[in-house]
Amino acid sequence: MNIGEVADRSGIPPKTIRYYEDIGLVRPQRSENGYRAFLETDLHKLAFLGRARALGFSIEDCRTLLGLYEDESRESAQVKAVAEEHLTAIDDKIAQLQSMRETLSHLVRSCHGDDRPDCPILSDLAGNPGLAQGE
Amino acid sequence: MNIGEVADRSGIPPKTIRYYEDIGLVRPQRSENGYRAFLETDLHKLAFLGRARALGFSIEDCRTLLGLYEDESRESAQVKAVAEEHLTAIDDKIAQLQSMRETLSHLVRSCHGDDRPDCPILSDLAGNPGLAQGE
DNA sequence: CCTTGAGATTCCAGTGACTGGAAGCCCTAT
DNA sequence: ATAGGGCTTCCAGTCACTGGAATCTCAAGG
Repeated sequence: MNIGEVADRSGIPPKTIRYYEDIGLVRPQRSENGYRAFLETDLHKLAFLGRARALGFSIEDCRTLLGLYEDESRESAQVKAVAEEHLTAIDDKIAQLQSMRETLSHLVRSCHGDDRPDCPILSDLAGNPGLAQGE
Repeated sequence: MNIGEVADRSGIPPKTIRYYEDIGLVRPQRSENGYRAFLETDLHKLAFLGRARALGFSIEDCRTLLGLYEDESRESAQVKAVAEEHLTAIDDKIAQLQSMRETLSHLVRSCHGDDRPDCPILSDLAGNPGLAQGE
């Protein structure tokens, strides 16, 4: 299988597949003409990577998970630990974004948004807090 | 004012302040000894940048906002437009993270996490969906 | 006057995870 | 023979810093 077909079937762009090879996540063989020759197992790995990345796992987490996947003597606790840590990181990020969202939406609501220059958003950024409506 | 004092008072590290000068966000004067000489207005700008960055605005958004802040003839609608666009981007990101969180937390809950190798998290990543408990 | 240490300077490189582009080889079809 | 599409490599850019090295400046102490 050439890289194009693997890209189509895995949903991962050729560029990214080459990058994954660069960093050692997949190791396709080579044909005589120098083209990468992917086996079904490579395709499988790439699809695995695609799903793991879609869940937001870092490349290093993906490397770990792939290693565990291929390790018959793994303990599911190891997998769970990686996943739980990532889940915590996601929760932290959501909380941070929601806090931003909160502040920002207050500011947006308090700005009349017309042709006049005065603007509570800029006032807040300039260090005059709490001038938004209702506060 | 030297960079150290500005860093302390604005909460922005010296490295970052130098970087902001590199990309033209601040333009401090120079003393005879070659040190950057910050005025109160520079400090003010940096504090503005710090707050805007804390709300997640990109550097380019910050540049725009700073420009509007200094433009007496701005229309608040311009500021509001930038903020609303950013708010939408934040909402999108939150939604994406929550979707990940949803899937991942299901998977984590369904993994017993002991010393046995079988693991629904890996099964799912390997392309066998919906084997998590309750599905 | 000399030294020491803190703080300032510049420049280069690395982060994460790709992505774009250029130059050139390979293969098939016409 | 040529045209095209796909493949190869390598270099550079993204975003917003951050770390580190080598060097310079300044104030204080011996």
